[in-house]
Amino acid sequence: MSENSTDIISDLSSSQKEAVMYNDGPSLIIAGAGSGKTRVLTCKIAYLLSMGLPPQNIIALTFTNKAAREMKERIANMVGYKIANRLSMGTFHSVFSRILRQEASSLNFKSDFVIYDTGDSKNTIKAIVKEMGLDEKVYKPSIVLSRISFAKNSLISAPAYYSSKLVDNDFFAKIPMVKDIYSAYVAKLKQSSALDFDDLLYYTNVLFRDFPEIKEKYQSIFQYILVDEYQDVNFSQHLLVKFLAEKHHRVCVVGDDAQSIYSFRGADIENILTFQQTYPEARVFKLERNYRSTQNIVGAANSLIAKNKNRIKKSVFSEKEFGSKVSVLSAYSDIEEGFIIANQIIRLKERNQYKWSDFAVLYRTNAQSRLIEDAFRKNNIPYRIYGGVSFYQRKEVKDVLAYIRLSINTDDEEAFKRIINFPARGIGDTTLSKVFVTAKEFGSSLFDVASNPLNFNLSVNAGTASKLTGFADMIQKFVNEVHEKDAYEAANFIIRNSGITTEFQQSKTAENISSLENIEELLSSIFQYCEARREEGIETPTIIDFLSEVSLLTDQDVDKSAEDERVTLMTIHLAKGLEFKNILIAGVEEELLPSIYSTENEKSLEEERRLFYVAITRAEENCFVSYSKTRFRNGQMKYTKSSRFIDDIDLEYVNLPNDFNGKASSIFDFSQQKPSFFKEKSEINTSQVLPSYPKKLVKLEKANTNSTSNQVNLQVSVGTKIQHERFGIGEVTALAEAAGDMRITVKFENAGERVLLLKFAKFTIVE
DNA sequence: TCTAGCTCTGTTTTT
DNA sequence: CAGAGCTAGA
Repeated sequence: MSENSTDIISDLSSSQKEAVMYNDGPSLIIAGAGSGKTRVLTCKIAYLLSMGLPPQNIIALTFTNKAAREMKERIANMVGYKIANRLSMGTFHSVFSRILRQEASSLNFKSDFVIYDTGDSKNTIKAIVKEMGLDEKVYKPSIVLSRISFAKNSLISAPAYYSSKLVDNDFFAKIPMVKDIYSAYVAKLKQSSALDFDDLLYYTNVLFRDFPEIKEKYQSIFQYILVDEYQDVNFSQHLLVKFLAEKHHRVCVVGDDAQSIYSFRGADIENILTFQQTYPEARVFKLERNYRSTQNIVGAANSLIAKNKNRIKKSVFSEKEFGSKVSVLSAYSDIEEGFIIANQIIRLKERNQYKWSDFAVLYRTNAQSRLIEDAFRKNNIPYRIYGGVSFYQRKEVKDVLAYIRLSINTDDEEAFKRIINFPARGIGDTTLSKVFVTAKEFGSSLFDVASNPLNFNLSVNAGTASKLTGFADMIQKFVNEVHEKDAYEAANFIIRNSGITTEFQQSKTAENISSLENIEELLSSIFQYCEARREEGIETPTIIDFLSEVSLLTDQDVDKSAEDERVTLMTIHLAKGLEFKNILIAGVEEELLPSIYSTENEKSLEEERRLFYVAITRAEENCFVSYSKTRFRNGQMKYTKSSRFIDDIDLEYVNLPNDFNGKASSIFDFSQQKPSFFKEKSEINTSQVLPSYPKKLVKLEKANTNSTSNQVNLQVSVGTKIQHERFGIGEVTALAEAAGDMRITVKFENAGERVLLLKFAKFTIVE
């Protein structure tokens, strides 16, 4: 499989080649939308390998697990899995969390610290605010957390916060106590042996700053550093890259300032704009040819982004055909908008023989998806929603994970609070607050108090005390499992013995069934995790390892079958990095895109414009932009206006509807306009417009589409050909009994040999 | 201690 | 409109 360096670069354009081959010093690759950025990155890594750099000396940092996985996959195709698996490749958060676990003792951490997600962090803050007797309406967890997060990403510690200018900001915002909440929050996380997302970066910075010998160790391991999506790094991440590159300066960052859309998470476009100041000897490469989209789409996007002042000048161009203009569609109501989008998709699909999966509908806010879903269901359009309530955010999944978390780390207060009385054990608020007070008084964990209420003089009656110890004893049993068994067995034990499944089995409501299925799905993913680790030579992958990874996963990372024939629905943010033949952007209205919160200052307005730019540039062939004249918001119908961003697009690239009410309409020659729009509307059966589906259906969608293959299990034998949801076509090569289930070995055409648990594996029999 | 039903309120994007 | 928080009653 190994290729030599000339093979690797033979298919690249000359500017891509240049960027790939320059590796003597720092480089900045400005990669326009659709310019083959990932290709350059993967080829560069393969090229470095072919020049003799060992894989373990290369580190590649991305923002999503998905991006990392895809890149690894592509590199594996060039150099083989053995080598690709030894690359240090992953998100900032995952790579640095691994380093922190490794070096935990230096920082006085336990190496099996838990990672708090945003929800855990908010709950912690909420509890602190309550405890401090502050007004919960003024000190809202989301606001306080974003302040703390900003501080951490700027590397301002809790003590340093008191003398920073952030205190003044808080004072003017009438939330002067944030500084004290920050201190209490840090203490609370310490007490819980927990790190939040920002801590993973923050403490790695502390580690490199305070322990030069550790820094040097990693500097010499990571001899070449690559960073994807550099426009999205925050100060903390920027500094980490700088630390690692300090010695050898062999760092290559790739990004597009025009696609910076994560400033709300601390991303600072300045980091890419000033890269050359950080590394004066840096070489800059620009990839300006767009291989993805038609000339009209590129033209429309260019004319839009040209309205932004703060950007690196570049001229993205396409040499594909002109294609169709960007079409603007207007609707009278948000409900109708959904139907117009549905109709547009149906028509285009029939006319051009597209597949459902050639379409994606993008929107600014998750809430917009509902009406589009309604329209899709009425028109029998299969779809898949990404984002929204993510799998790992579902209550039952979080509950199970909380049991696992507490079993790994009994200090974890958020996990404790979550499950102490779920399923109900008669331990209510009264008892719980007594436990809180006592724990605080003794400086012990909640779990310690619950384990031995009498020793702590907890003022509860004997019945309550035995309820507490009953819970603690159960967890103690889990603790043993967690350290002795592999991840799947431990998780299975915990799930069966925690009472969670019994709780959901009590009544067979649709919700309970869905919950049970999600728990099974989680268990299945734990099993698959074990198998993947075994392939890498780890004999007993523990649940501790699993948890450390799963905490950093998001819904995008839940494997979905690639060849799935469905329309994609997602937010524009989620769509970054993806491409579809046809893109439909919904709700392109004032106060939605740009959002109502971003119209006040130029900086955030420019970010919203970049967001629209990202949306348009996802399209390969056709791009539709829709807006509605009225929209339900907060339960009230509001009149809305088309977005100013539509006006930003040059008229030569766009088709506006006859009734367009934006600025452009006044200078637009209506005689040029095709009367296409009214035809569409007449196709809509208005009697169907009102959505009448029960709301629950939305939530159950996932459960209903799960293709559990239990019915066909009995027919599987050696030689059976199957079509797996993720791995594609494969042939069964072996069967074996395994803990009340069958374990099958399957040789896949494209995914190698894999062991699957029959109960969980999602496949259909081909022959 | 639990739950059903009421009122209130707030609205973005997510590693 | 939907989710959170609160209250009354079981």
